[in-house]
Amino acid sequence: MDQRHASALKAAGMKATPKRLAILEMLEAEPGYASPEELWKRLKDRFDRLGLPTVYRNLEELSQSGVLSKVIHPNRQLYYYFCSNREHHHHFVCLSCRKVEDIPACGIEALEQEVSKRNGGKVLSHILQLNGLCGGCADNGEKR
Amino acid sequence: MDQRHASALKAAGMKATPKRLAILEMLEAEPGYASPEELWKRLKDRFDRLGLPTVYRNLEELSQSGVLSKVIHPNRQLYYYFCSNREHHHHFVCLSCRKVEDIPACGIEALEQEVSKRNGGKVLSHILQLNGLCGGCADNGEKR
DNA sequence: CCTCTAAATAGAAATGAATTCGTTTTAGAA
DNA sequence: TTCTAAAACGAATTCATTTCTATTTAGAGG
Repeated sequence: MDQRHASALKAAGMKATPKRLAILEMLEAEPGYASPEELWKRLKDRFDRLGLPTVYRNLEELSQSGVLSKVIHPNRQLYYYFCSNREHHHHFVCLSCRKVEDIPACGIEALEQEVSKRNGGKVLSHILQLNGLCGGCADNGEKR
Repeated sequence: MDQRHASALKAAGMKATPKRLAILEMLEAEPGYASPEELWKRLKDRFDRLGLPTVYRNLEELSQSGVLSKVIHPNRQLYYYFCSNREHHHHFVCLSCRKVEDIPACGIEALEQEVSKRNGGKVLSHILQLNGLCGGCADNGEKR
């Protein structure tokens, strides 16, 4: 059992169940983002019983807790990835091979302040994501 | 018939059908973003026959052409809004009353260049959206 | 003003990702 | 070890969105 993941779960106020640990392990080993169904298909071998709803539920809870991140994908399906960078930052996601690269936080926090001040509203969250093709995929024009 | 919208459609290489014009009119009159089904329900009165798929199809085509914009909503349903600002910019969307406010473009273009240069990939698009509560909604704590 | 054709629409049916729900199992505190 | 709230099961369901084939129509070119 991976103590790092168990601690992360405990810190998030979640029980460290074998299935949650397996989800985290699998996603950490993943080079990019993955869909709930893909993860489920692979994890099924390791448990005699594992429901797809369990995978959905845990991925969502884990992303709520900040242990995982969610991709905003043009096809509007759910994808998650494991990102160990605990600083506030953003991502460049490859639409072809699914690789995820960190982008250091730019001036969004300042922008939030600005918007709040000027319009009187309250910014609850922001989305900043660059979509494209990573170096490798851009070269050989691959698409999936 | 609204000549502005007819021209916009022509410029986008799309036929100026009555239904497309009605969709644009209705969305322009809207104070915020709206869902395909909401628009359909209201537009049905003005046409003896109007299919929901037609509304979906047109909203998607219009947003592809840049005539309309799409909201990235946490509930993952589709919402569109009419934005006459033709400059490149971003939005603050209220999750409560659905108002949309413009945000002048920040340094994202520079960030795209940076990412391309450093990682060798190609940025095809970016998402920047601030989610929150507008002035009015933040005040009275309304939610919907 | 007609004609004609590619584009647009109808509308029923299908899709399928995501979720619900009542029951059973289990992690972990006491 | 006991006990309970949390987690998981999994079949069934939901419902927003899309597909498909037949029909209609906008608008270019006579």
